[in-house]
Amino acid sequence: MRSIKLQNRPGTGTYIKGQERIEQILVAAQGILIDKGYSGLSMRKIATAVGITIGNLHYYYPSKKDLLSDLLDHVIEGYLLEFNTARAEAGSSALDQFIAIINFIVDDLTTHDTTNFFPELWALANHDEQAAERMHELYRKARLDINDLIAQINPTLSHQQREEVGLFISASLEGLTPFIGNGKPWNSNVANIKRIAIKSFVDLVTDIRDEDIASSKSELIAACD
Amino acid sequence: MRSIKLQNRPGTGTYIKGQERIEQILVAAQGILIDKGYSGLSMRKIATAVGITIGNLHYYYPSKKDLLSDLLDHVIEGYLLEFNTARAEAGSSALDQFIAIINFIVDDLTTHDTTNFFPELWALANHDEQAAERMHELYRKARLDINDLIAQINPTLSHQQREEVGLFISASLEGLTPFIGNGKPWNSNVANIKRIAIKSFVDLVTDIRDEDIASSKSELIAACD
Amino acid sequence: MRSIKLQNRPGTGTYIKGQERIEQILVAAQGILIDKGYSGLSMRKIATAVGITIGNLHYYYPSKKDLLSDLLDHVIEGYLLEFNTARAEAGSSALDQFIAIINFIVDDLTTHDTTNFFPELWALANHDEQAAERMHELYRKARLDINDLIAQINPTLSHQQREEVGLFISASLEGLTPFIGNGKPWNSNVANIKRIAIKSFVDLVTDIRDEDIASSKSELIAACD
Amino acid sequence: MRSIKLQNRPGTGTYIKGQERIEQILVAAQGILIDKGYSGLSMRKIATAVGITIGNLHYYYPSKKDLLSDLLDHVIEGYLLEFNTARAEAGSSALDQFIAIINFIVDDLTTHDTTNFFPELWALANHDEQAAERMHELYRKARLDINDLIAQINPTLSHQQREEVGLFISASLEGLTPFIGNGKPWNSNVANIKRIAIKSFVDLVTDIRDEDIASSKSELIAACD
DNA sequence: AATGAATGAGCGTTCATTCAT
DNA sequence: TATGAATGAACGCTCATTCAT
Repeated sequence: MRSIKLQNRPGTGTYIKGQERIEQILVAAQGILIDKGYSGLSMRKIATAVGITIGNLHYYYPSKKDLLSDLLDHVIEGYLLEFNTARAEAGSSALDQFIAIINFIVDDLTTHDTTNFFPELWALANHDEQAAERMHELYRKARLDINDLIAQINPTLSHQQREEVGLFISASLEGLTPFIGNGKPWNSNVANIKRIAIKSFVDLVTDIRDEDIASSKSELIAACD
Repeated sequence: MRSIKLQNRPGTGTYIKGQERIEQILVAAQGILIDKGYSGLSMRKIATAVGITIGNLHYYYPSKKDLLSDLLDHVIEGYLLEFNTARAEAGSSALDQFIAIINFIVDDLTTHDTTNFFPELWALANHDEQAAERMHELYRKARLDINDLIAQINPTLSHQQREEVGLFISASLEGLTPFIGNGKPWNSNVANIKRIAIKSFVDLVTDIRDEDIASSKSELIAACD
Repeated sequence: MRSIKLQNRPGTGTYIKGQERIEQILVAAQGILIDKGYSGLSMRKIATAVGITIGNLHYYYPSKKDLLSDLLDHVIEGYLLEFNTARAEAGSSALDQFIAIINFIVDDLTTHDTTNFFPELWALANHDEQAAERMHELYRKARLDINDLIAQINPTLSHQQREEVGLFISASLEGLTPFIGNGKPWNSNVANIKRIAIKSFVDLVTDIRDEDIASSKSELIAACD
Repeated sequence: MRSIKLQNRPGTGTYIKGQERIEQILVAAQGILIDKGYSGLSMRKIATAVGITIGNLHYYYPSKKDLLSDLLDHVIEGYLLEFNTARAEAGSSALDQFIAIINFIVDDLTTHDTTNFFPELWALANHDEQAAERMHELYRKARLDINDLIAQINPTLSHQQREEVGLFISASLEGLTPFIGNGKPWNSNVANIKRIAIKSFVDLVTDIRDEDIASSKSELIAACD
């Protein structure tokens, strides 16, 4: 998990020094969020980590909410950048690229930063609308590639069906984080779990037919009443 | 998601009044944790919600850590109870029971409480050893049934392979929470996602062979150098 | 430093069990006062140390003040008992007994309990009238023997002069506590300091004449105006 | 007893306003410590006395320990300053200066502030390593002058003997505090006690010989076994 | 772009005390 | 005698935020 791109409050970050400060702030904030969790993330700790005063931190980010918003963007943008790089580097066949993406996601999710960042994001999304939006935007973008590849591998699926299969695969992979992630009990089984995931998802994408997903006729009729 | 069982500080909860207070405290704490997240959970808010003083709350739980520990046990025990009931009520064939468990998990995960509680638990487990232990103990118990059914459906799998497949299925289902859970963007697609999950997992459990998981021969040879 | 004698609230301590409880309470309280200082002495800690509830502790001592009062008596009585024993065991000549008392005081003041208890008492006496009374009563009793011996060694001294010399000697010895007491920097020099003290005090008591103390005539005349 | 010198947390006290605040804080803290004792000294009371919020007080002193540390330095530095001034103002002969110092110490110890501050320091030193270090450093510095004068008055004493005599005299004078100090029962006898002290210490310093302190030959022989 | 100073609310925790049982 | 339950105040400390400089 890496991160780039700098947003901030209008009027700040105009000079090079300001740009660097914002980068320092976001890196520090990300580190604290990952290490201590959201409940341990405070403006004070961020300022101390950067080596500036709280007053100065509030100059860049008038409120903690603003900082969090920027932090989320920062981390997410970095993640998407890596994600896209990963696909570009994969083989030329759709299936190879599909497998490459699964590999990338699992490898990434076992890094210390990703293992610790994403659960915070999921929890945050339950209580912070802003975080929820950022999170769903991230996954929507990440599924773009997956859905595209699914379409190539199995062209019989309708748009909705493809999207639902893509969501299932993406969500399933995310779900592995608290179990096979960095420092987790099943971390040493990552290689085998990855094989299971690839087999399972490749079979799913290859085999699935409309009838497997679509509501049965009787259900449809019932729904029409 | 429901919850029973009452632990507490030795010396408290001996009378009915105390037992009821502890129940009130845990219910209130659970509600706040679900509504506001861990960063919004404070002893003061819990006391206010129950209608007692902070001093009195600390009489039952000398520290927040103690309260959290009990809260986790309380919620988890309740969850496991429901889980076991669900399997007992399912059909007699192993495959039917397997499908019933998937159904139960997906249905449960779309309730307001589960959607909001578990991400907090995953995040907490990253920074609190106590929470991590409780969480993994919960999932270990929950996988007991799943693994047992996998063994019946596909007896060719070794112990380890069965456990890894069980973990993959369990984790995948959990991963759906932030996407199809209560109030989440894909919540209206639950029925279809559930069908995809069932088809995918049934196929996986039925089809999978040792060769799909075990390290390939070339990998083994490489590892021997 | 040891301690006996049990007082308490009227109505309590009537049975043997109650007497024992009071003894346990005072022993525990003394230990905490010595270990943690007065600022670390609380009803809760005492109750926990004894293994009873705070409610029960308040049955014996309705308020912390009551307990402290009893504690002071308890410790002081024990101290005086030892003090008297010490003199009784000393030789028969007045000078030998005088030296024996100095020896006893210095030896006692280097024990862990005395080193840690008395400074608490002196500090307490500055803010608690009750403690002040107890403290001065203790020293008044302790000086009784000293003054008596001074009178025997040097019969020329007037009553007041004898008392002032006795006070000076007693106070000087107490003053050694924070310097040569248990664990203090000069603790290893106790033997030499003791010799200095004995020489100094024996010379003082032997040599001193009225003129050394009494206000000069001019002062007396000035005071008469 | 007076006090000067200002330390504080790095980053604070840079402006005049901050410097004044720190002075106000230390003066208020000293006053409360003297009036109520250490058990009555709280950050809240200090903040209230100064007329600022607790948050602001913690801005200057992140922890109570930090404040206490600074307070001790503050008071001790002031004391040493006065002490040195006192000797400088005394007569030219060693004996005159020696007597002047005794006079100064006794006079100082009968002031309200000294009578109430030092017993707190002695008690504190028993439970707080930091306080112990500060206290012993103070007395070490205070004995420097005394030891120097003893050397001039009685050049026959070895280094160690001189130090032990100096310690005895210094400690003896301190010990008078709880008895002849401000508001104490023997306070009206200060003049006489002072004469006894001067006679006693002058005789001691003048007369004492190595043989009075050094372990007797028989003891040395016994120790060699 | 940055600092030092300040606020007011809230945090987890401990306190002495009361009281029904 | 003893317990369990409760109060209300105070404890040391951290928080996000503001603002003059």
